[in-house]
Amino acid sequence: MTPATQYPCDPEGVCMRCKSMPPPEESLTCGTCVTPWHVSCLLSPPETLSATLQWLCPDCSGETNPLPVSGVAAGYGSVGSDLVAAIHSIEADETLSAEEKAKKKQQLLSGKGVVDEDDEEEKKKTSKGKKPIDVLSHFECSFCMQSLQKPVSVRVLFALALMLVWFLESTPCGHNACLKCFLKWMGQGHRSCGTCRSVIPESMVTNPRINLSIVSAIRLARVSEKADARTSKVVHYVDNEDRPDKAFTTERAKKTGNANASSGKIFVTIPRDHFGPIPAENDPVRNQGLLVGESWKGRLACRQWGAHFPHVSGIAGQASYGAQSVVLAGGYDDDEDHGEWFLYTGSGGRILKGNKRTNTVQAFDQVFLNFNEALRLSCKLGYPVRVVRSTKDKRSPYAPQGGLLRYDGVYRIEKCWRIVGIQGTHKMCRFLFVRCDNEPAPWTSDEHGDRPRPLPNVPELNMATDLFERKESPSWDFDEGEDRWRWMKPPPASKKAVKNVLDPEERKLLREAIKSANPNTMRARLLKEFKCQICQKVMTNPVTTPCAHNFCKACLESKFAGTALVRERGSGGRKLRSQKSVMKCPCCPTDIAEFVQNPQVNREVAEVIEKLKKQEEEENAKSLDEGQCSGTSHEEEDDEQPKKRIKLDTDAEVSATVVESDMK
DNA sequence: ATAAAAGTGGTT
DNA sequence: AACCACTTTTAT
Repeated sequence: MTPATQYPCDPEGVCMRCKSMPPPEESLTCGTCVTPWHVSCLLSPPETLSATLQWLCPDCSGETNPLPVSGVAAGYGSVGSDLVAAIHSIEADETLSAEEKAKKKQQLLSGKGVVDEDDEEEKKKTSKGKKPIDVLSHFECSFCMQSLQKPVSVRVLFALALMLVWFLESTPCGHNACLKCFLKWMGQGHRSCGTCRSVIPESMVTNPRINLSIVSAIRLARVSEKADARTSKVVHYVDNEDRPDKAFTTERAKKTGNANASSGKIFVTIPRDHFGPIPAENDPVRNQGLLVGESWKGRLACRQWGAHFPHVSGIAGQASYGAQSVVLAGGYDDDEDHGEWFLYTGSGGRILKGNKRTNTVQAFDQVFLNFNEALRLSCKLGYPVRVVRSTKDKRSPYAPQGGLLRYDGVYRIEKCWRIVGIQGTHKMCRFLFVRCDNEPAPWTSDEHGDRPRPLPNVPELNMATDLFERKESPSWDFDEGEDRWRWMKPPPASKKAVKNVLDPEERKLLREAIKSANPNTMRARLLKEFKCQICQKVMTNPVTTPCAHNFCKACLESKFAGTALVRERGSGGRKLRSQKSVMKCPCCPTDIAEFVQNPQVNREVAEVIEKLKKQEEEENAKSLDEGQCSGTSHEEEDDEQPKKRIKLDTDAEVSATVVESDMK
């Protein structure tokens, strides 16, 4: 079918075509994707020296692209999350023993039940008698063909015709690439997927983000290969969206956008000026400490779990003491994020008088005072600085997606200096952060944390003024013997009291709430699996469309109320042929007009919901026995309610939902 | 006491 | 997407 007999070298450096390990002089590395190839196995090896220097591999040059354009199918883009979901369901199955779970995971990961389309490549490999398909081969970079490093899922444009109007939408084309390979490809001016040639939208070019589902899947797969007990950590990392982080946001706060002003109690028992990781003993609610990869919906929750205390400022610190944490939220254009290291910009230099919080114009030079001096001090003493990344950072591929803030571990500030910023008018304080955490970063599939790494090359240092580098030995450093980062000098003694923390009763309530929000509980399954996609509540009289989407019967009917199946098309007295109305499924482009005429309740789904609700009621009754539930009597009048009233959203929502859907 | 701070939800 | 009103926490 195609003359596709060219293969690169595998990760071990063995040519996948001739199966030999080419000597260095016969190995040629692609200028785009840095994959090594065996020269004598190439169909058209470069002929001149300059051609050799700028050589692009067959995949990157696109000369002999063996893969047909496969149209737009939901491909690998969704594999990551599907696979993770499948792994979780195995984990959650209590009827299985540990070994059975491991076995099931192995089966799953060996390629069965994981998309079959797009697998020309796989077929070729197997037919050639190459290694059996394992999960990692599903996660190869489409440029370098090696295990994905910092995977990005390529999105491409496709045209969608709805009601005679064409929409340009973007969708994963099913091809994943290492961030590095993708950026190189883009840097060469390409604007199409290297594999399927579909056009890549500008948003993908300017803002590629690492696909954390794939990272999780790779990590889970590795864990599962070892069949050891590290899964819980990884699972936490995947599912932390389900925690009731907003538990302490008051109704009043939510109403008027005052959330930042209503920051509640702190869940961890560390002082505000605590440096470095937060250990389990300071986390009486969960007893696990602050974990790398945890994420929150807002600065409030981020503050409550101790990652970063100020809820507006990007820097936490004191000029005479040091800086404890920073947030990367793209507030300053000069920031430059490379994941394991980044260049951070100081604060200040802007006129923010009155309420001009949105002013981004630099009006004067930044100086090493206040927060900037705090950062410089942390640099001087080599303190660990907690780093939080926000979705708001639109330029960083490492930023989390979905309006979140994520704790990424501790970094050290190795150097700081000043240089005129991007706006070209005033000097900015600059800080070189390098990661030094014992846990792997959220975007790597590594199992281990950081090892000391050489400082990156920072070109702008040539033009820098006021350069400051640490002279003394760092307080937080890598212990070769213990193979981990630790305090080499005692951490600075806190100057502040631990305050505004939960009392024991509140802790208990929160612990309960977290337990309830655990994705394996009935409650969470109710919420997740049986939510009506229109009213977002657990379904009442569930109906399932031909396109397999679920809604409350009433919600669906009211959506199309007043739309007749057949429309008369008439002008004046003349009658034209009547036309069928198109009724688009609220979740997909499928026309469900016929279905809507007489939707039948899905009895099976309804029964499952009934069962789950009953179980949940029993659970609730039990927990009511154990401890007095806080008055979750909603309906507070919005004028004079106590400012810091505690409200457990999750509980309130769930019980309200159940009551409603209980009605016939 | 004062002003800065990489926020938040709602509205143009 | 830009603006706005509403606010708290923090450092000094």
